[in-house]
Amino acid sequence: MKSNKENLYANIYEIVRLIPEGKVTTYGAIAKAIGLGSGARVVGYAMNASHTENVPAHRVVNRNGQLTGKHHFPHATTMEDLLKKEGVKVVADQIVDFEQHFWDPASLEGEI
DNA sequence: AGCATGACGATCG
DNA sequence: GCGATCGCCATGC
Repeated sequence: MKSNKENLYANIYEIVRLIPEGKVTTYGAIAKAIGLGSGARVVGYAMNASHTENVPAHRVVNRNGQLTGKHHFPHATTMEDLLKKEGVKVVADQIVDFEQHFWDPASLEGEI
């Protein structure tokens, strides 16, 4: 495996796309899943570029369960609206029972 | 080639 | 417990 940066972003997009409805994950978890380990910022940067892809970036939050990237959506309420629509309760830009809705991408790192 | 920035995370004070 | 700082990796100028 070389430094396939495209593959890197592709991995991120693929993992985010595989997030089940009503589930969420963190930037750090994705970063670790793709091998960056501590490249959570890179994941966030990838999300910023993911607007061109059909990626449910609204299911990705920071490790506190806060909707830190809500301002990057078409509407500031788009993110929490989509999450609520999928069954995830959001209060004060924060996911309720975050660990209950948390989904670990490592669960299918062997299925990709 | 070096500096600055970012949808983060962890540690230090 | 909270605020500030450093580290991490990739991108832009």
